[in-house]
Amino acid sequence: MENLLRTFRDIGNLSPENEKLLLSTIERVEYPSKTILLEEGNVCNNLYFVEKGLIRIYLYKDGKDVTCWIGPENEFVGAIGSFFTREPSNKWIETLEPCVLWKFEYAKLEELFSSSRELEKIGRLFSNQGILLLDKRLDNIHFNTAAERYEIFINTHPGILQRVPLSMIASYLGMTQETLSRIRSGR
Amino acid sequence: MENLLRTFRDIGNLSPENEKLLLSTIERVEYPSKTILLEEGNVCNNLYFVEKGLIRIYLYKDGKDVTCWIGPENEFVGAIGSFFTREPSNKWIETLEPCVLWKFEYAKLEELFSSSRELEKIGRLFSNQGILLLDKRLDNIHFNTAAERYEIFINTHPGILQRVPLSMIASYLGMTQETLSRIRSGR
DNA sequence: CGCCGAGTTGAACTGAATCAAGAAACGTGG
DNA sequence: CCACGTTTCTTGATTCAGTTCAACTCGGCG
Repeated sequence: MENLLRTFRDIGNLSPENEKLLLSTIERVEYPSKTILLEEGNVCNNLYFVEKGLIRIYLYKDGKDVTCWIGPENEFVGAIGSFFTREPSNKWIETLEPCVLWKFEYAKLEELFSSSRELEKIGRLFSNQGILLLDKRLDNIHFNTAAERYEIFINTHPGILQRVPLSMIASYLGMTQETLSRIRSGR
Repeated sequence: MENLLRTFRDIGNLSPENEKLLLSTIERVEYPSKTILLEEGNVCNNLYFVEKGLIRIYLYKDGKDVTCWIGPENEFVGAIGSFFTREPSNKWIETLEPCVLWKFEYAKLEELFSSSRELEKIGRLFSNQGILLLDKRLDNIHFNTAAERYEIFINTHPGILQRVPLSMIASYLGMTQETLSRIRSGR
């Protein structure tokens, strides 16, 4: 929880009252490994902050499981496409490990941001952070080769390789499991 | 200008006073074709709304010109990575046609959003829209083949193919000019 | 006319996917 | 604590989508 608060404090000014307000709108939840948090076809109603564990977003493209996002400790995860549009998601979300999460419900989050000037601003800057994340990943996948993407991954997500099946990382990086295995072994 | 205002009105509530405030913070600028609006190494200080014309963002990867984004009429364009972090951009921005643009300066935009509760909210929802755009493009480039990406492009950007050199569209879609030429002719 | 940039087409090449076995690691029940 | 089946990872052979390199076409314009 300390890390969660720090994330917001780093973004903007968070007064003690607003901090309390924030904490009152979110819920601490625990799930065992391999729990489905969102099914395709449903609207994504929650954003999760990962306190402990690991979450994955994925979808089925031509019947194959493809990882869209991997969320380790201290990161926010959600099917943002559906979360913001309020339309059914084409993506699934699952836990890959036993998890402790902080759940941000859509309606409550909107209410939170609307409840004070300061929070509204934090919300805006929070979204800007999200834009930066996506922009970076977009550039990465647009311009870099499979080997470069792997290199960047192990640098930006140290330790995750050991915690997630290779196949999931491979599709996250836009390559097959075999290719990743070969890159990893130095061909 | 009407289209610009409509964009914001569609997002949230824009009172007449705030509308006036908004208009007073932006500047209408005109540039001839092939004008450089941002050079690599500089911080991107402006976001542009394209009233008329066409803007392109690009960078040099291994000495080659690669298009990152194409902004036609009624869209916002800027090197958001640099714009939000206030760090030097690795990207360039140029006009591809004579342009009429509305310039949103970083500091003024922040001031605008800070100047009222309503505008702060509009700013937040505006950023959320940006997230949606990036999320869509990320999925597109992550999961689809060259031919699929082309198909989606001509549907989402009708007419642009006729206005932009093929090489720029090709690199925007993550393929070579020759490949795009072949896809277009049906192999 | 003849040049020049933009687009097309062809042939050879290559990075990565696919298909197909194995090997290693893992977990569960006896 | 071992045995067995399942899942995960590696390795090899082949195929394929897309790149590279190079030549050629076309239309505009001095």
